[in-house]
Amino acid sequence: MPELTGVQKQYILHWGEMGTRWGINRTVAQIHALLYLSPKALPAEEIAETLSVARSNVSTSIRELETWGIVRAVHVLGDRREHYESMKDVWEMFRLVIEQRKRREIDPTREILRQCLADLDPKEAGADYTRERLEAMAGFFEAVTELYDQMKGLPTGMVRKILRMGTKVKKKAR
Amino acid sequence: MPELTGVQKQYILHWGEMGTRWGINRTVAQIHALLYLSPKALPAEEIAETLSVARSNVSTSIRELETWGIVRAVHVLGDRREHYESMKDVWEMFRLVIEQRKRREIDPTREILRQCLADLDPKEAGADYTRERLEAMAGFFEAVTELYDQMKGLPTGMVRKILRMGTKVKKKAR
DNA sequence: CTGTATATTCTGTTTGTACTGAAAGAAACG
DNA sequence: CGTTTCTTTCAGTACAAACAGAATATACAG
Repeated sequence: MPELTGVQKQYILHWGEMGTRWGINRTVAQIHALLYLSPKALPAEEIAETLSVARSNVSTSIRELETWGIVRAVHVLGDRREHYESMKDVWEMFRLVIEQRKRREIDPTREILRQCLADLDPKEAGADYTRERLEAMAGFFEAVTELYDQMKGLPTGMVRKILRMGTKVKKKAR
Repeated sequence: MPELTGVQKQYILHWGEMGTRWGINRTVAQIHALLYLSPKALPAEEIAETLSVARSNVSTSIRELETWGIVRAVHVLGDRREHYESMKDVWEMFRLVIEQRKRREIDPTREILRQCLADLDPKEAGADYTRERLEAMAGFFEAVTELYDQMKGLPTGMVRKILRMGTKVKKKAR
């Protein structure tokens, strides 16, 4: 992947942009896009050149992608450098990302909500109302967690099957 | 909601933090948290004081929340100021946010992917591989869209029902 | 052991977003 | 119609995140 074609550029740029909107570093996202499109693993040096970013920046970003579990280092015979490749299974990739975001953000939020509910002083003015709101929010996050637990481990094709059942249920319901 | 209790502070701070991680402005998220907890609509002035941010900042942030459709202005008799209140239905709130993020981010991504696939020059080196990858990605986004379309409009309780069916399907499958 | 290639860490610098305060603009009131 | 009250817009500032490049560390070859 020495020089990028127009299409590749477009995809990489857009992916970087998407990243920023979801709180993911632009360069991290771009590198991922590049590796995703690349048929072979790439050394950091080449990534840096292709995307015109500093070698050090690539190093940091790759590490980030490795912690997400969607990029890994592979070794090429006769080359001392590490080569990096992206996971190619899109569903699995997003599953991993979602799993981690759940762990990093949803779970702590549930924890905070529980904490808040525990800390609520019933003598405080308006405590009832606050409790009501916090409980509604907590309920939502519990449901989302439940949903996640159900979904995880479902093979890809299964999701669609369930969706179709959903349609039926909906129709029956009205 | 003149002075905040400890619990309220904790919730608002955490919510602001969550916002930043999902690409939503901290102040915007904090204001939403405040309004969500508030039993009555609040004037901008009071929001600014409570959160210690500039009045103008509140103005901008409120507008943002209004475009999401989860906060609206209401009028209080004998008060010329606008008062703002948050939607209280958590499910509906998230539905609105997801709907808009889909429109702003998922839909354009689908469009770009289609564009890329259309622009792919089969004569270009490695075009086959690129196509393969882009199509996999496009397929994922189509599925997500389908999923969204199915979900939207489902009454809150229905989601759980479907989840339970999902469990059954899963069990049958193995 | 020494020299070279590669990777990582660290330190300023840059950049972009968020924010403030001032000024302009509306709306309500007397 | 002028004054007051409130809201929005705008221009500059502050701040945090991202980044480049240098310095350092690590691995390897001869």
